[in-house]
Amino acid sequence: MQNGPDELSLVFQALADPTRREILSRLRGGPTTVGELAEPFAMSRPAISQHLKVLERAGLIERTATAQWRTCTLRTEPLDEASAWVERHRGEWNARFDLLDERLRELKGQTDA
Amino acid sequence: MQNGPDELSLVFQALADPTRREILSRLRGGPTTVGELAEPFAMSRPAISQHLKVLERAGLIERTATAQWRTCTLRTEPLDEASAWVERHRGEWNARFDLLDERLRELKGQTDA
DNA sequence: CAATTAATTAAGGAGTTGCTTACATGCAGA
DNA sequence: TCTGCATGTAAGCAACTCCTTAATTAATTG
Repeated sequence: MQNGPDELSLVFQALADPTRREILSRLRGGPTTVGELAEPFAMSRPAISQHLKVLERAGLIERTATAQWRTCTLRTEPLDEASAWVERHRGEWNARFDLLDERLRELKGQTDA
Repeated sequence: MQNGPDELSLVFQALADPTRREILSRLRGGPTTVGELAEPFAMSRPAISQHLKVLERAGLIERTATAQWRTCTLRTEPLDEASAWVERHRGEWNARFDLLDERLRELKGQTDA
């Protein structure tokens, strides 16, 4: 009965594995069954199941059962807090706008100069 | 001779601990010695030393020795990649690039539609 | 009902993490 | 040089991670 880690730690920990990141990336294409999800990995089904459990615990996916298939859906809300933390420590909301400026200047340059 | 985890995994893993996140937050106030850094934590010095090693391995801090003090400095570069990953999966990159496209189209004035 | 398919749970093992206490190192000043 | 302060390394331990294979649950179909 130990009280587990905080939410943010769970999210970062979930992201700290290439397989799990790849799973999340693949889920951007839309809800997917565990079988389809597991297909490209050189890893047993149970291993994937366990990765999904970690992602679920972090709130990054939702699993719904239809017949014998479990459909996994991406939930991005937990990433908001993670994003906020990282951006706060980068202190660079600006970088994005710098990029925008750069692209705009680039484009202008074609006509101006 | 095992090849360790990739950089991004190291960064997320480093962030997956509240003590380490707190250390990074404190370092935003400027370079700090290990002793000052350890002071607010209910944890032995070696424990802090080990957390610092994890942060250093992820490239998130730099340690320089001056006399008998080790000064820790925040390095935010590794957060760029982490940020990019998270933003890409929040779907916000898309929103921003949509905005960018819009602005570019506006500026060009001559593209299709 | 039995066989097949999809996925999870169970058990176990090698390696890692996060802490501890004890010891070592390295610099500074009396 | 001896003393003390700042820090790191070593060794040990409980808990957790990431994988495995074998057994289990649950729904579909013959």
